[in-house]
Amino acid sequence: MGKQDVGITVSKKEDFSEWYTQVVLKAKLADYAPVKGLIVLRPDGYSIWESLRSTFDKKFARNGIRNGFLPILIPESLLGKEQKHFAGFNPEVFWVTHSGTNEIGDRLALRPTSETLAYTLYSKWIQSWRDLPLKINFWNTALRAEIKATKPFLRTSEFLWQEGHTVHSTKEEAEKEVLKILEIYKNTVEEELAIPVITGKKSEKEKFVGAEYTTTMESIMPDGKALQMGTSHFLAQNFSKPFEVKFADKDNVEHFAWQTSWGVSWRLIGAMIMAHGDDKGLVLPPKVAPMQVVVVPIYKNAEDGEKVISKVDEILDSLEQKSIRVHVDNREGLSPGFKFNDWELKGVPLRIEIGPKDIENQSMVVAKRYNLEKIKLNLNEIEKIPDILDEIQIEMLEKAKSESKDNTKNITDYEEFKEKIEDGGFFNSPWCGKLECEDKIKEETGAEIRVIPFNSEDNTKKCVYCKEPSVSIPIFARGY
RNA sequence: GGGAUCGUAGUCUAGCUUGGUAUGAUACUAGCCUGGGGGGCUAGUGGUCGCAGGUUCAAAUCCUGCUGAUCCCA
Repeated sequence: MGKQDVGITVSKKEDFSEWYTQVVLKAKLADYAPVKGLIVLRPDGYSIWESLRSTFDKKFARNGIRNGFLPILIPESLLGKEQKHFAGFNPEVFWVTHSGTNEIGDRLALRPTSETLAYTLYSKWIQSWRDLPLKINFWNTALRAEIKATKPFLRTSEFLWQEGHTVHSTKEEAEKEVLKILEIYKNTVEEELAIPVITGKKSEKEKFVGAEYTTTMESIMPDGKALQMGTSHFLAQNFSKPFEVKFADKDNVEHFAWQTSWGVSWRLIGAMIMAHGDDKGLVLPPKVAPMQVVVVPIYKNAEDGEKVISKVDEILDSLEQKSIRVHVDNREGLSPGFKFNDWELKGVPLRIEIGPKDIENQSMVVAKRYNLEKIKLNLNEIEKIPDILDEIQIEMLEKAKSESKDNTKNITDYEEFKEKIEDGGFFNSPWCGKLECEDKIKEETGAEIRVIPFNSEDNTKKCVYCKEPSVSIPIFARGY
C-alpha cells in the first residue's frame, strides 16, 4: 500500500520527462514556486549546489580569481550599450518600471547577465597594466523570462549560477584564460558529478551574443538530448570598446583590454539527476552527496536495541572521524524496508544495515545505491568505507562514460541522419562550415551543432548536408 | 510561436454531464502491536474545491476573464 504515492511511479526509460520531475520533487531537492518558471531549492538540493560552489571556489582561487558581488538591477541605458548583446537578451528581460508608484524613467532590468554592469565598473577600476589581469567571479542569480515550458534546474526563469569576468592586457593571455576556465569546468563536472563532457567551440550561430567565440562543454543525457553544461567566452575587445575598459601599457600607450566571461549554473544539478538517477529515484555521486552514508539500525526489542545502538554509535564515531557525512536513521515506527526505499529515493550513496543478526556474527550489510549491490562486511572493515565511496565515484563516471559512448554515432549520410535523430544521440557528422547547411539541418531535423570539439578539424570528408568538402566534424544533437 | 489536457486536504483522487455545502486512498497526530525490502489495528487532525467576476434562492458543478502546470508539434 502506498508504494505508488511515495516512490517514483514511472520508469526512466518509458517516460523520461515525468520521471525527472518526480525525482526532483520526491527526493526533495526542489519544489515549484508560486510564480511561473521559478523554483525553490530545498536543503538537499541547495547542499549539492554549495558543494559544487566550494569546489569551484577553491579552483578559482588557485587560478587567481576572487569573488565579488553585483546588484541585480541594471539600467536599460547600460544594458543596451553593446547592441548585439542587447538584441540577444532583450526578449527575455524582466523589467522594473516603477519604484513605489513612481514610474522609473530609465527602466531597470533584472540582470539576464552582468557583462554591461561589471564592465562599467571595470573601466573605473582599470587604468594601468599594473591593474591587470583583473579576475572576479560572482555567485548570484540571473533572470531570463522563459516562455517555453519550464523544468526544474534545466529551464527556469531565475537560476543560480556563477559568472566570471576577467580582463587581460593581451589577446593571448585572455584566450588562455578562456581555456583554463573550460578545463576547470570539465574536470570539476567529471570528478565531482561523474558526468563526462565534450569540450570545444560553439558555431558562429550558437555562440554567446557579443563574444568573438564561445567554448563549451556538452553532455549527452540518457534520453538522447544534449545538455550545455557550461560556457567560457572570449569577448575579445567587443565590450572593452563600448565600455572603455582601457589601460596604459608599459610604453604609456593606451589600449583596449581583452576580456573573457564564463559561467555554469544549477543546470549541472539537473544533469546529475538525469545522468545517474534510476527507477528508484535519485543517485548521488559520493563527492557531492549531502549525506554519504546512512545507517539503518534494525531491532525489535529493547534488549536488541541496546546492542544495536551501541554498535551504531561506534560506526558513527568512526565514520565521522574520517570526515564522512553520515546519518543514523533512528526514526521510530517505520519498517526497515520503508527506510531502505526512502533513502534510495533520496540517492544516498551507501547504506549500512545493522541488526541483531549482524551483531551476532560481527558483520554489517553495506548497500551501494548506484548499482543496488549489497555486500556483507565484517564490523572492523568500517575502515574501508571511504575507499568504497571513492570507488563508487569512479565507477559512476565510468558507467556514465560508457552510456555516453553508446549514445554517440558517426553519421555521414543525411538520410541516416534524419532517420536516427528521432532516437536522439550525439552525431559526429562532417560539416562544410556554412551557416546555410547548419540552418537547414536544424530546420529539417531539429538537431543543431552543439559543439565543434577541439581537434575535430577535418577537410578530408564531405559535408553531411551539401556534400562539399568538410572543415570539421562537429557534434550534432537535439538539445534541451 | 501553434495545439491538447488539466488545477478539489501535504500528495493522488471521486463528485461536474443532470447546481443543494465534498468521496476515497495516502500522508500527518496519538496509542498498541510489528520490525532484515514500501507493515497491521483503533481513534483523530486537516478543505477560502487555482484566482476574480457573472448567472442562481443556492455554484466544486453552468458562463466569462485571468493564472499556473503537464504533454505534443514548429
